[in-house]
Amino acid sequence: MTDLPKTYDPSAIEPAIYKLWLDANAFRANPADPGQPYSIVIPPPNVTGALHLGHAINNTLQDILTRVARMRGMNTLWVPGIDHAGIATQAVVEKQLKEKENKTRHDLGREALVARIWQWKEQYGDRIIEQLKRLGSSADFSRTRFTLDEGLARAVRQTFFKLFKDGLIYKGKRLVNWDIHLQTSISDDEIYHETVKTSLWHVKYPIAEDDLFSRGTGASPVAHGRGAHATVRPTHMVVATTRPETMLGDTAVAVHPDDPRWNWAIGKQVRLPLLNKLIPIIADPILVNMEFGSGVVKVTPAHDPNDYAVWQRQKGAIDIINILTSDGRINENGGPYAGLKRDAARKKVVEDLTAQGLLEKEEPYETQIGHSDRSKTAVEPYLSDQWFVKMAPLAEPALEVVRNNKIKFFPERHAQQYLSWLGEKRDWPISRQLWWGHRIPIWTKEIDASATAPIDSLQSQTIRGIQIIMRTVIDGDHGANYVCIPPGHPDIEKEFESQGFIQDPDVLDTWFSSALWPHSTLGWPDETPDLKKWYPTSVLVTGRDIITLWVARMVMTGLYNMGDIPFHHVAINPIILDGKGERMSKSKGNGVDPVEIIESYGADALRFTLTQMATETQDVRLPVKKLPDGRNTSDKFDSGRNFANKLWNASRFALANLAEIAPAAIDEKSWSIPDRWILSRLMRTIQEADAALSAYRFDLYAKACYDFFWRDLCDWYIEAIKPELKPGPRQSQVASILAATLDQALRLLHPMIPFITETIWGKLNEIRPIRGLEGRIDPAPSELLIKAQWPQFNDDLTSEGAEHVFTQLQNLIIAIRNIRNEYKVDQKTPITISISAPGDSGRQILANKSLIENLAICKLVDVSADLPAPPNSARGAASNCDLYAHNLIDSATQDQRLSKRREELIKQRAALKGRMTETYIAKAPPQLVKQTQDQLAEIEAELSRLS
RNA sequence: GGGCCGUUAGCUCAGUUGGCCAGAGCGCCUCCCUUACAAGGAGGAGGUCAUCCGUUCGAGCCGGAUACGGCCCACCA
Repeated sequence: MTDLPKTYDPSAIEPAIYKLWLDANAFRANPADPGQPYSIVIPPPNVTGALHLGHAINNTLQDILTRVARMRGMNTLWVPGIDHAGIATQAVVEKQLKEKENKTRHDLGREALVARIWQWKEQYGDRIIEQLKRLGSSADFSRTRFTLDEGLARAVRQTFFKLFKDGLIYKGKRLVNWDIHLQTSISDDEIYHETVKTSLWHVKYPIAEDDLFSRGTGASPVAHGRGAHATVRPTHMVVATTRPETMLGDTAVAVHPDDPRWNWAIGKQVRLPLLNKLIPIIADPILVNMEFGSGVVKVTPAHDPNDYAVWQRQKGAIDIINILTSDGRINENGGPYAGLKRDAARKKVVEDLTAQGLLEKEEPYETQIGHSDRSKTAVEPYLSDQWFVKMAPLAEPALEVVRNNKIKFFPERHAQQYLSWLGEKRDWPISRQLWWGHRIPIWTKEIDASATAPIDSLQSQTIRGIQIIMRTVIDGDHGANYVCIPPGHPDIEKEFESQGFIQDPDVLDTWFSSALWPHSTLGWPDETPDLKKWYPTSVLVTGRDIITLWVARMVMTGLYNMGDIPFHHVAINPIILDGKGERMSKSKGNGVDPVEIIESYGADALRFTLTQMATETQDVRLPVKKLPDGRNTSDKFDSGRNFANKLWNASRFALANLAEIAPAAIDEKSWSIPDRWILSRLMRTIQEADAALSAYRFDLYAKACYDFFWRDLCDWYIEAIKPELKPGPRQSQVASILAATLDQALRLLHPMIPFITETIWGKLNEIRPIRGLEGRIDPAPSELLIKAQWPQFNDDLTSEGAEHVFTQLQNLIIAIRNIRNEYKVDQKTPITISISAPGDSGRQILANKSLIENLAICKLVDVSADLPAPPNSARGAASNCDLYAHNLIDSATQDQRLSKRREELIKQRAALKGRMTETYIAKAPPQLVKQTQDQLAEIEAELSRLS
């Protein structure tokens, strides 16, 4: 069976073709194979969810690059994988546990919960891999990795150990973002802000009586303007707050040192309402903005990042008091409020303040409140012990490689975000109070610190030839030994445990393991052949939202562990929004499921449309349509499906003809203008595709292919040669050119639409196994297109002359068709045409007479210079020619056409005349001036002919 | 508040270093179920390139400002 089915049905070909590739081991990479290395590591999708359109575009682009590289004969590897996504995944499973069994993680215990998450992972991880395969991904699935697999675990521990040894990991009390619901700290990057309507409460803090001996009558502070002298001093200070319950943890109030209203009070005290204790009035020019409100700020170091900074700046001057428990209740430091949840405490505090007359006013207020991305609850700044990575020594080299262009971003502007984020060098909090993740490889034992001066020392020890690192920290009344053990030595771990050391219960931030992805997936810390062959990787394709979280950290760890960059290029793909410009999400209900698109349009259509959309802008919109069954789709995918359908049908036509025609020797001298034109266009398209791909301009690659295949090959070349494919002198030549052109087009298109091109390729191989143009296009035969050679540009086949002449012929044909349409002549009836054309043009027209007659459905009778208009003829114009369609006169249509044309010409003439100023003639390039003059002359000539 | 991006045909987007009547797809109008394709073919309508100012012989493109929209970061108690 050599014929393609009459109808293009993607679902009928895609599974079989994918199997064909798998059976041929086409995705399998071998470091021992020849060829320059080319490698990509996938941005591992979170195991929490199914792939969405964002993944679809990201992976389509990676697959294009991978397939092109493979066709270019490079030794190509695309590493697939999945991210364990610590918080997100544990949250999902815990939620399920709660809903289905009404249990918490504590009911289950650590081991059982982790086991359950693994089960969950097996199920959903497979689904993601299946989705990648549906998409046509040619990743080497034998190398599929998971950020929590054994290899990664070793890489993580090795990296942690190295960092610890180098003194780059430390434990510190820090104000972290606390997710009360999940009971873990989260990084700044896992927070989104939401505008919340709340109140601004103005609370009176009485100034301590002892400090008021010099005051006069108790006037309101409002009565004091700037520079008013404090002969009359207020009895209290008013602070405004959106979180009145935190006043239980206030350890000071602050004023600006230059504020004449208050600077007299610095060093005195206020009485903290409700808890009835004295706290100092301090000066802090950074915290306090004199222009804002009363100029007095309450300071709650344990529950506000800014206040925490004050505490750090003024260490020793003020206390820090934590008033919350890890589940968001007031703790014992909150006196009578202990045990209340934060909302209840707020209510009670406000009531009590009101009762005591200390609430000056409450006004409505809108503010931004940080929420946890995972639990969607308001995060609490919370003081706790956390592990940190020192960023400065890691960030500096990572900045340098981007500054000096060793790593290049596409588009370039995205480097800015990378540079500015890394430039801040803020230490990275890496511990998470979770169970799902890489457990921190530190064993701790408290030590008696009462009689010792502060110590912070790092010692290396060797146990049975294995180096371990111990850090001893004694700070005031706390002391501990921290031991970090390298991977693979459970015996040593046991030994320390038997001595009373306990492993840290926390796990590492998910990004810690994904930061190692490029080298860890290739085998690090072992020096594997993969690592040697494919590190650094060629390009990272990702979205701009994780440039900081992920890209920057991969560069840091790559340089730190490998001493080399993880990738040469970073290609940022656009984010897909819905028609209203909003990000797609499940909760908004505007998401489009790629698998549903594959089911109704085919993977190739999905891929083609997404490739077209991969422009340089940061976002692209995809208008979403709701189907009656509730699913989302988009008309945008029509364009991909239509193109695939066109390719299918044109190929059917070509195959049907080629089956009848025996190949013959190439005779270039017999080639027509259309022959030379289509080959020239093919070469230009190869050039354009290469340029677009090396600039990661996937949209331009798609457009170049689309225009060539549909507009040039189908609309013009195939139509032009149809008569010649019948038995005759040119039959074998045009057949060879058609075969070669289709061959090359399939190669060009394959990376983008692999299924359909591979299907057609198979049939073409059966019908016409040899289809080059000897000495001009000499592709090596290949059973599978996925392994075929990428098209080569050959300048010998470009022809400006043929392109110029063919363009003129196209214009002429379009002009004749236009007359036919305007005069409503039936498509089947040829019209009679005479052309008045100057010598050169006339000769070309006569040489291509039958082409024009066929494509414009006409009969050419007279072609000569200065031909007078035949009687009763409709007229048209193309380039420097006048056309006459015999016996078509219809005075109304004719007048309309002529006056329209005249208007156009007059408008153009005015524009050109306006350009021809003295300065233009003097300053513009002479060729341009001449061009303008020529155009003007042509317009004048045509105008005179029209009058 | 700092930074980035966008504003071109009804919709979604191209427009490479400033220089041919500013392009594509979808939608719209007319005609055609022609022997590869109606998921198609032929032709057509539709744009003062957000606004203003500047540089230039010449600006969608370069510079400045404004307006509107989007995103990132930091956030005023």
